[in-house]
Amino acid sequence: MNAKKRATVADVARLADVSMMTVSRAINHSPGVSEETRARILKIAEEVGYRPSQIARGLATRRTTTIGLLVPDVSNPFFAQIARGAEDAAFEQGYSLFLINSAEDHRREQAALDALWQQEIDGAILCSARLSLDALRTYINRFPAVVLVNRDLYLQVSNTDTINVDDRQGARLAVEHLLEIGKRKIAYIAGPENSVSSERRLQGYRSALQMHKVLAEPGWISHCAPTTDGGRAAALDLLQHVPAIDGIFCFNDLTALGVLQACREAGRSVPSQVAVIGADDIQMASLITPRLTTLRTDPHWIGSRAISLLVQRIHEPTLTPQALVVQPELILRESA
Amino acid sequence: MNAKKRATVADVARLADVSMMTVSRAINHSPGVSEETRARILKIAEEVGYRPSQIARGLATRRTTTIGLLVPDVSNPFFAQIARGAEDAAFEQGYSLFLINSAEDHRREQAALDALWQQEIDGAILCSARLSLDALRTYINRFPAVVLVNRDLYLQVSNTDTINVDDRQGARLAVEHLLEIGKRKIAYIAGPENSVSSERRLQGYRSALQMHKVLAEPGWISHCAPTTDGGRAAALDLLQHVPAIDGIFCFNDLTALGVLQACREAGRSVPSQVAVIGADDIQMASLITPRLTTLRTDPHWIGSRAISLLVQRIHEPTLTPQALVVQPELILRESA
DNA sequence: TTGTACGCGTTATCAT
DNA sequence: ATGATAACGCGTACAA
Repeated sequence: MNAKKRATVADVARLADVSMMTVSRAINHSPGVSEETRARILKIAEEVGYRPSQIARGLATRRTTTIGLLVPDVSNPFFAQIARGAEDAAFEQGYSLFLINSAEDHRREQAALDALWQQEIDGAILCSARLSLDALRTYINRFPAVVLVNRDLYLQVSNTDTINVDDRQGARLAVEHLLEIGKRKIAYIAGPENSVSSERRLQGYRSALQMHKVLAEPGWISHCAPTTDGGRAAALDLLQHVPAIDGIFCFNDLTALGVLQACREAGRSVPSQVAVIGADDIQMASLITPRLTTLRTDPHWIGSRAISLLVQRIHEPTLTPQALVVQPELILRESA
Repeated sequence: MNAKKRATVADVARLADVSMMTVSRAINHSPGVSEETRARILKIAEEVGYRPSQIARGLATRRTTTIGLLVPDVSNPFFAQIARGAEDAAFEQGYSLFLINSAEDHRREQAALDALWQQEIDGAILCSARLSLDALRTYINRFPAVVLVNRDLYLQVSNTDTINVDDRQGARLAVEHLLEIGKRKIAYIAGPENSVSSERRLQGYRSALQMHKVLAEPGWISHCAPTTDGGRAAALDLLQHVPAIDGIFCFNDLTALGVLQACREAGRSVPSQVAVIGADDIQMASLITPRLTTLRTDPHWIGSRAISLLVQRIHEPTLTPQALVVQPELILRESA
């Protein structure tokens, strides 16, 4: 009873008394079949519950209608939204999505990309890839089409579009706001060491301080895991060693939440003593007390747009590569 | 330059001057190859960067090393954690994960399951499936192995394990706590109409009230989308039409956050005027003010356990079906 | 409009 | 221990 066999083209062909090719044409709505035989075949296919095997089809056509999505961590709301946006769009276009978490780990990221390669995906969306430029290029060349999110190649690659948040400008906006409200000892809790976004924001942070003739001290910058706990630990440490800190710009909202927690524990009131700004504008940002001032980007849009870029390129590989840049918007709330 | 062809067994076989079968055996660490030829073959395979095509392998073996994960919405932190747990475990076991969002929509859920079927997945994890029992059974029979999360079949199916949160007991705990702290007009904001979890919690809610001789009025129960906005709207409505409400048990933490928002807007203090309890214990629950009292379950564990059940069954289909039940724990914080 | 032969990359089966 | 051949289910190329 558990021995259910799938119906195949051969089965349908036999039942409809035509060749397998006619069935194939009918199923794929290819020309060269009379409307009446097509209708008859589709009816029979329906009756026996026939569905083409994507595996067999993939082997024959070298296209699998699958797309790989690599994110550092789906349980980060920002990437969860990207995943949702991507899956929505992929589903609509008839693609299935492989989800992979790099877990901020080079080796796992690499192994995961190998796995996607073996699955012969039609394209990949790589978010905040941590691989070295060389390794990344190697992998990119293995995929028919790629969209890079928050990562640059510094060189146009024929099969690769990019979507980048303008982190530098975002950081500038955030730090300038902190300066405008009178803060001067402004720290940057920078997230993971090897993050491209983190590095870009560092540049924006530095340039904003420089413009306002504020001398940034090395002790103001501290790296941490891109999580609430990471932010909390980093802030606790920071507030202890550099008690004069009066403003903190954070790698993302998750770390900012940890920073708020740390401020509470250290008895610093926000924003009067220490102003805090996050990044991403995850839902939590507007629900927490104090409501978090942050840089907004629209991750659902990014995911969905990434898919449409990818699908376009899959169907038309010669399109000129796009480099989309998304401007973050500073959302003023209570924390700064 | 973009015409990179994958190396195949045939390529490796030619270079190693052996047959394709020997290569296959070497790659798969199957017996029947001398250690020295195996080493030679693996070395050559490494050099030419050979990776077996899962597509071709899938066609030959009828196993794809892929697993489908269906969730209502990955951007819900509870399911994001399940996804993370599942992907972690799947990766470790050498499986790739298809992610699908049902978006609370029957038709999309069905279409998505069809897609997974066409991809010939080795197994599926179905979370909070909304399909009718009949439809669900049909789909389950198409997959080699299934794990159902938060859904019952009321009948043991040979290829299906289940993991269920004891929602009834959870609701009882929550409502009893509300009664203990003196609340009497206790509402249930119940989430989606057709949710199995919602229905089970309703039973627990009713039984707790009954035990304490409290007569639940129909107006105390209200359905809504399982989101913050849904919870907010439902609570606003509830507080207006039944102003006497002094306790609210919520479908999940997201709706509870909305309820807290509504209380603020309606000028009701929490918990003194209205006590609020959520469910899931997402991270936000402990970060919001007031910190949310909620029912904790461990979604990462659920996802990871689901994979291990599935993989076991894939390798050993005759194992007797498991029905895991997870007891939620009431976490007392500030909101109730 | 319809059909035949072959190949996609791999493994299973049955040799040797 | 190793190899030859067929098969998995489908689409492409060409033929009728």
